[in-house]
Amino acid sequence: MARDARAAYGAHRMSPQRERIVHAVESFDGAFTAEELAQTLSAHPDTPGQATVYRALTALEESGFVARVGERDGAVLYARCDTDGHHHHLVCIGCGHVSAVSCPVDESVIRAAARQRFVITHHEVTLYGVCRSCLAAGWTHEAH
Amino acid sequence: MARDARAAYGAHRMSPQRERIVHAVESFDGAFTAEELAQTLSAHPDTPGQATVYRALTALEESGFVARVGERDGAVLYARCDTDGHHHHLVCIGCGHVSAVSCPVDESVIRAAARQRFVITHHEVTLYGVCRSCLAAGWTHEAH
DNA sequence: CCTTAAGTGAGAACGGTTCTCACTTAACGA
DNA sequence: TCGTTAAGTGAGAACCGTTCTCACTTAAGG
Ligand SMILES: [Mn+2]
Ligand SMILES: [Mn+2]
Ligand SMILES: [Zn+2]
Ligand SMILES: [Zn+2]
Repeated sequence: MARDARAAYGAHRMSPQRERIVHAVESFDGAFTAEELAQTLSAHPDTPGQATVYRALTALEESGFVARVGERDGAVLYARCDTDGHHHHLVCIGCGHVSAVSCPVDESVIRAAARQRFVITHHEVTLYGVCRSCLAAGWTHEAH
Repeated sequence: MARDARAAYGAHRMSPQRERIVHAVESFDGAFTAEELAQTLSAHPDTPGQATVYRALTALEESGFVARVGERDGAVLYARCDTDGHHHHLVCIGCGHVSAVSCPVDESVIRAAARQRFVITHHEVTLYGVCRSCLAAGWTHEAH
């Protein structure tokens, strides 16, 4: 029961299942769905149940250990988030590789909103593109 | 069969159902779900079927007549989009009122991505806040 | 008109996610 | 080291927004 996995769940309890889930999350290079995470976990005995995987993802998102970075085929895409401070994500539409980017929502945007009598509470920003290795592999937008 | 509704569907055919759907969309001040749209339509006889409403929304989104502006209770939130050119949306979390905002993703963000060997293809930006009338009505984030 | 590809809709199916509930257990204090 | 208890687990069912099926209707171009 590694102590480092403990922190990933914030105030939540630790369990052997959650320990394995954290490690499985760390085994991904980039974005993954709940189903893919469960699939990875099923390679070992004592596979955590489906409900446990979903509950763990919710807890991991609350603590900031993972973040939602889009969706694929109707399923939420998650990714490990190890960058501190407010930022957003750049997701490769070829392989799912995720990179952190600084927030583009600056004072001028806030002021533009204020001009429309809005007080901004939060925002969502996600950038999509093609990473270096996918470009090198000849990835094309048309071939999905 | 108004000619103006025709354009909202791009290359798609017009039908009495789609005509009514366009008008129902225009009756909303801000964001709405497919269900709410269908609910509005059901006030009159010859209510378009559920499948027709979903298909119309897909067509209206393709043509740019509406845009997705978030989700509520697992359902996609749409809003009329009458602004030309590339822009994003500012949604009131109190009443759903939607306002257009200019895109904050500028050259510096593109360059930051390029520094990480990424070529950006597209992006999603949505701002959330509280509009003037909701502020005046004492809307608080805590009370949802 | 004629032809035909597109649209319609009642109902079934789909599928990601959440819920139920009996059972187990991590965490904490005595 | 225990006892207590709120939290976690998981098989299976339920949920529910959305999509599909398929027989029928119709908009639109020639
Ligand atoms: Mn991150
Ligand atoms: Mn718009
Ligand atoms: Zn890639
Ligand atoms: Zn408002």
